[in-house]
Amino acid sequence: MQECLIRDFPDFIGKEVTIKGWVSNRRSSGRVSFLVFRDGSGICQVIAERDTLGEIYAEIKKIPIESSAIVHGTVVEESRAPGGFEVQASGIEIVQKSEEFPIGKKEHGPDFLLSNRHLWLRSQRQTTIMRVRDALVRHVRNYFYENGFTLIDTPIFTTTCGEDTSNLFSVEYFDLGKTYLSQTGQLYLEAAISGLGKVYCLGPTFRAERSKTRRHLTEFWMVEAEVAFNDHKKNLELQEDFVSYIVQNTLAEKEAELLSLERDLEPLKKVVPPFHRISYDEALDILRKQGSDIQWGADLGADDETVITQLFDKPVFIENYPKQTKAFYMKQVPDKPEYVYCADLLAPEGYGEIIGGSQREDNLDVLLKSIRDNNLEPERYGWYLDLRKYGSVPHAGFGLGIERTLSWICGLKHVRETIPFPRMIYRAYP
RNA sequence: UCCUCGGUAGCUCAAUCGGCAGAGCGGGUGGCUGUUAACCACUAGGUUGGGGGUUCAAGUCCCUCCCGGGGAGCCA
Repeated sequence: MQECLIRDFPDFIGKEVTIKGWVSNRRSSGRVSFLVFRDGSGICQVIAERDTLGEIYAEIKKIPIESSAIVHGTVVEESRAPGGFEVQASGIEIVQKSEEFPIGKKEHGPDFLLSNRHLWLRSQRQTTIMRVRDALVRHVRNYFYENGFTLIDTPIFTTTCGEDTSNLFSVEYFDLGKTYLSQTGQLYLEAAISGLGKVYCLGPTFRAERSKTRRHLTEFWMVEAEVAFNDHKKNLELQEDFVSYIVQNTLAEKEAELLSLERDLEPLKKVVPPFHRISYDEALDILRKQGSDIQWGADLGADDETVITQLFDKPVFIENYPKQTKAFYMKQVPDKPEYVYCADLLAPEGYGEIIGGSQREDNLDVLLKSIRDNNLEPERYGWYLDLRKYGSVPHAGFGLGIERTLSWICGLKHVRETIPFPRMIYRAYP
């Protein structure tokens, strides 16, 4: 009798095996019980018969859902069974008889599920999403590996910040006073390009925004890339190549999982270069023709983005925003200094912004002025300003939100299901 | 921070004009040899989020606080 995984059942048809896992569901009849059994690799059906199992059958017949058990039996192909296979049990050992499991067979509300996230994470839908997440992150890393990037892990505790201080979580740091949880690794990546040329980071990012929407978490994972000598145009080309790669590879690897999430795959198949590009000014024209009274200089709102994404069937870049709406480090367009070389990438089907990127200001004096104009303290940016003193070069980069991208790929309504333990404004438990 | 919706059994929800607080799932007991959110019978289970008020009478109306969902702003 050989221990094996449910995933490998095709190689064990007709053989005696041992599987270890949990009872996802149970249906009992008089002398036969059907257990839906999960072992972390897949699901199958276990047939437990009174005449075969003897004394323990009385307990198996009433075994609570989510009890853990070790099952010995013969693997049989069975189209009616969940997973396509069943195990005719010759013996079952109960590892632990579960207490009444809070999450039942009926639907539950978000409050209850989020409070029980540690248990919800076992459900088939949630494990499916986690498997797609695993694939997505792996393809992200593969892309950068295959394209000559070096991974640079940027710090979580920081004293310099990329945007403005209002969105930072602060932490007491020994005798040094306040440090902040990182809201971007970009500034550190900019330091790394001078030694490594093409770099990326992938890690948690923290934003103390009091946002309560399906697109926001206070702790999320972001992948950021930075490339020396890339200008704005090359930056966009890199982004569309990257996004197409991760979408197509994840789709190819996890097609069955996405279908089980009831994702329509056709829109994803269209995600190939080139993506649409429109300028901020063109976006304003489009919005005004639709009746908006948006003024030049205002950032695009969520409704505005929705209007624009509905015009396109694949991701769309909105580039060259007014300088006043964007972060201090973005490079001004030489002959139009009121604009900066930047772009947001909006995902289709109403998913909205998944990337923010820009060419960075590489001139020391211009950058210093921009820091002052944004009411930031130049003293805090000493090391960052150094980068413009010692062999400064044109460079550009971007950051992509893993959860927003995964939410789009899976076709989910909310990013909270895309991360194992979501952190939101009113939730830091479990 | 603002707007909006909600809080009734362990869970999901119902309760008409203010008039006996209910169902399904889950739990318990029993039945059933192929189930598919299995099914059938019986059964237990309630400070209707907290506090205050109006009323003969409040889950329902009013005030207030707490908790959560969705959205705005901001962002990935």
